[in-house]
Amino acid sequence: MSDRLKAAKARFVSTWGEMASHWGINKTMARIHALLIASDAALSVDEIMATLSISRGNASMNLRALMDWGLVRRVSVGSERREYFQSEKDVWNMCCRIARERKKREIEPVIGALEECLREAGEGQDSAAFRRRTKELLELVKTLDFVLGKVAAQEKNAVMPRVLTLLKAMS
Amino acid sequence: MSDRLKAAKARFVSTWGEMASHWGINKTMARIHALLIASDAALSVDEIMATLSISRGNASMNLRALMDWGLVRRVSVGSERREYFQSEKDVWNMCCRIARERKKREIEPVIGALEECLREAGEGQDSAAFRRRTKELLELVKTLDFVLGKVAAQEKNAVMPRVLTLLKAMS
DNA sequence: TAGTATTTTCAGAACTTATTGAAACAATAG
DNA sequence: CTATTGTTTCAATAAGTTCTGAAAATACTA
Repeated sequence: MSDRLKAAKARFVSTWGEMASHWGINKTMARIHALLIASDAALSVDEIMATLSISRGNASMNLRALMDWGLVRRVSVGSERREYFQSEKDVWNMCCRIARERKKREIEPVIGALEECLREAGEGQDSAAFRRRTKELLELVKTLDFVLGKVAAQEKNAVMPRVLTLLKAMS
Repeated sequence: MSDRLKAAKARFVSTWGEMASHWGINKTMARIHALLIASDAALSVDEIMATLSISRGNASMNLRALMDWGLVRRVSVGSERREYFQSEKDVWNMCCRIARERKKREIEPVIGALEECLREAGEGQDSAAFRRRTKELLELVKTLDFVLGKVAAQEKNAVMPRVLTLLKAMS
């Protein structure tokens, strides 16, 4: 691989890691993901460890997390005992997996908690303003939930690209 | 204020803080924001400190950050010397401010970095696959940038609610 | 079965980020 | 001007998170 390409891939990996840490995602997890996206072939744990200078334990834990997110899968290469990893390469599928997980892990619990707030606040006059604002916020979060749901289902029904086309046309 | 309402507001504040920390936002900043959203009246720094059990410095820094995000503003109450704070109460405006800031701070720099990756990778045959995937990812990030731009501009043109209506109709 | 290769786990270390508290600063009133 | 009230800043430190490395577990081979 040329030095230029190596440098470009290194920049890619570090950009992805930097971005992820602004969005509440472990930087190393994102760097591994980026490395696998940038790599044509599947990589072994040892290659990942060497390229990113991380320990075996760290690599193992973050690969597990990436598999839990559905972004990376294990593959066997030939008759080798060792396991290799490769990323989902289609960016839309990637996006939809992320949407599905974040919806499930982070949006749905908030909807539940806000509904509990409303229940807890009761019916009294003194809580009217609070209830109104909580309801508005709940609506907003439900909208986000709805949109993420659409993105998550995108593998099947491809509604999102159509909506985006429309949105662009409305500019 | 009734105990029920107090409990409901406390749950609201802690839910918002919890959610924020999953999205790369300082938990205390989110708790202050939630407290101001939940409160009918503007609050003084001392009230915020007391309610959330945080130090003056912490409160001051996070209020400053909230003002930088355009989510909270300073208000004067009567002839008092002390300053009070209140949040933007309209959830759509709130949403659009957040979209604007995150676009500017976190999406635009990534677009620049990915374009730099493409430049750095050069034209050679060996980087063809990497360039193709980087371009796809860049497209995706640009789409997100575009959508956030639409949300950010929403105060003026209200395109988003129409798109959402449409999206719901497509279900 | 024992032996070897590989992966996972987890307690403690290293690192990162958030918070405190006190000093410096600003604004106002007497 | 000086005292008073309130705000901001920032070095020190606390809290939280991630990472390491070695031990335990697992999987395969012969």
